Amino acid sequence: MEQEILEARISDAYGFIFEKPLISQMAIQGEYAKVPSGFTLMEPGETITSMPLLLTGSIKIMREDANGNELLLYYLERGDTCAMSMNCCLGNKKSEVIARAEEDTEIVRIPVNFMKDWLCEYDSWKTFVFDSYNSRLHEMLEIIDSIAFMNMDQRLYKYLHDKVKLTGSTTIHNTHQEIATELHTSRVVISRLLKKLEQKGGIELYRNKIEVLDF
DNA sequence: ACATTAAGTGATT
DNA sequence: AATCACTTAATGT
Repeated sequence: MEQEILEARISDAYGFIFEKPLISQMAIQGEYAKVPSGFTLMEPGETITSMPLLLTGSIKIMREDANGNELLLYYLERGDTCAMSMNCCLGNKKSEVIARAEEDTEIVRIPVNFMKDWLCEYDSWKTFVFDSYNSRLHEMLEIIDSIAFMNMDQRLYKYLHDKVKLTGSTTIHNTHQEIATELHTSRVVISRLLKKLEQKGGIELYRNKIEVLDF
């Protein structure tokens, strides 16, 4: 992709956060990549050499247990970056999570050495990195809370809520089984909780589809 | 019409 | 909340 175009694209998503010179640097040093829906960007054990800045689309960050079961941690959207990859970059550590594109996604990869240099050079970058850390840490704590106290109904509610916000649509195209997998529970439990929500009038249930009414 | 897959339900742990 | 066993409903061939 042309450098000027890339710079404009980065500016669209990050113009409010970063100063011009930094965005120019990003366009020069960063590597544009198009990631198709369902593509796995990163798996546990892989060494990370760059951190992604999301331009469009969304990426799921998940934890995996010994049996290959997945647990959704959080989503990355336009304007986000992955706190895990920052962590790995700075400490030269390996990934402990899975990152998979939820839809067709565009990213800019920033190589490790630049991300370090910019911490000293650009105040906005430092703020961005620390803010990202902070908000992800918060999200992780929420996950811990909900798992520790087994509040499956609250977790499901949050899941639906997040999904509506993420997609900008009140129609969720997922099977109960898919939701169950992401929340690391059984399909039966999800079906029952969804049914309860439907009876309360918050949602309508169809095959492969959930219509969210009351939010 | 038949097979497959998604969703609903009661009972049990 | 999880699991099992079974039913019902929707969809594809």
